[in-house]
Amino acid sequence: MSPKIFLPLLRELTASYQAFTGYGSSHIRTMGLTPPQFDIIATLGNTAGMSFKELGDNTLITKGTLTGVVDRLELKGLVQRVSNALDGRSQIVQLTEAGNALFAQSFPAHLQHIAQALAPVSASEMQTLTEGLRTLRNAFETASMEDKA
Amino acid sequence: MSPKIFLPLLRELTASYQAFTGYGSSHIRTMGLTPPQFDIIATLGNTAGMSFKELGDNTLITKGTLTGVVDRLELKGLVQRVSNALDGRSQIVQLTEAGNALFAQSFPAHLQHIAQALAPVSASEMQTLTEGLRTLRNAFETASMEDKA
DNA sequence: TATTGTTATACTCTATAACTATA
DNA sequence: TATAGTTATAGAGTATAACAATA
Repeated sequence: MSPKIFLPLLRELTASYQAFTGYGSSHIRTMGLTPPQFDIIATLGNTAGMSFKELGDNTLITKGTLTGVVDRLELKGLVQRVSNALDGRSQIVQLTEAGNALFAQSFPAHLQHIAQALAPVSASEMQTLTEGLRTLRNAFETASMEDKA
Repeated sequence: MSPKIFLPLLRELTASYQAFTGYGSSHIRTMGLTPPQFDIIATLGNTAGMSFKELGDNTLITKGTLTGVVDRLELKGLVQRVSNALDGRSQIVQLTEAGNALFAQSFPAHLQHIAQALAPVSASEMQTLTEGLRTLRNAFETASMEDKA
């Protein structure tokens, strides 16, 4: 496989991801959150909470970092730790009432903000793109596993 | 545009970008560089150097941060600052001999590492994907400009 | 012994704004 | 006045490893 073909792909992958996060993050900061913090709020929204382990798996934030991010969200009163009855080692992180209110108010607004940007892109184009990205992700994930093995 | 269609797209965009950076960054760290540092080395490779302004535009690192990143690369002896004869305010950043050697050795190796991961993906699939990503990026960039205006 | 989450260390990046020197 | 780069500040994320409690 020639770099002449995959370099433009990787450049576009990076550029479009950065365009997306750049567009989204200025909106996120108006809520007083950092992108990783919003990521956690969005992940916990509409759930009964989850352990640090699950939260880390869903957000790709490693456990050492996650403790700090959750600490800061707890200081803001948006999440709380409750002990896990099923496993004494484990803590469940869940949204507080204030966290739920923020989620309920900000998440739809965030989706609306994104929908506005994506209005010019057709649904079928998006579906094709989603499938292509899935193929790409699988290729990298498979190769990562082989690297470690 | 319904979130039911674009949420999976954004999830895949994020996941595939993270799969790519995760795959690449472990390789980058074996060279003793951070991803932003490698980004700069790769950007300066095969050029006669460029100003902080141009370097920032090409890497999306803001100027305040860029000073620090370049400082650390300069400490490692990989880049150097030279004054710009055409503009007394401006500094040119260019690879040193050691930086060029690192680039010449690491960049092809990095491409090779990526080519290996992408072997299962066909060239035509990549081209389709590249075009779709370009459409997506344009949508976000256009919307960002409208936000600011 | 393995796993969950915390703590500690040391570094790196980030946003932001004030500052200097040139233009 | 505007621009290029530096400096300063304060905060946040990162990798990594050692640790306590529990499984």
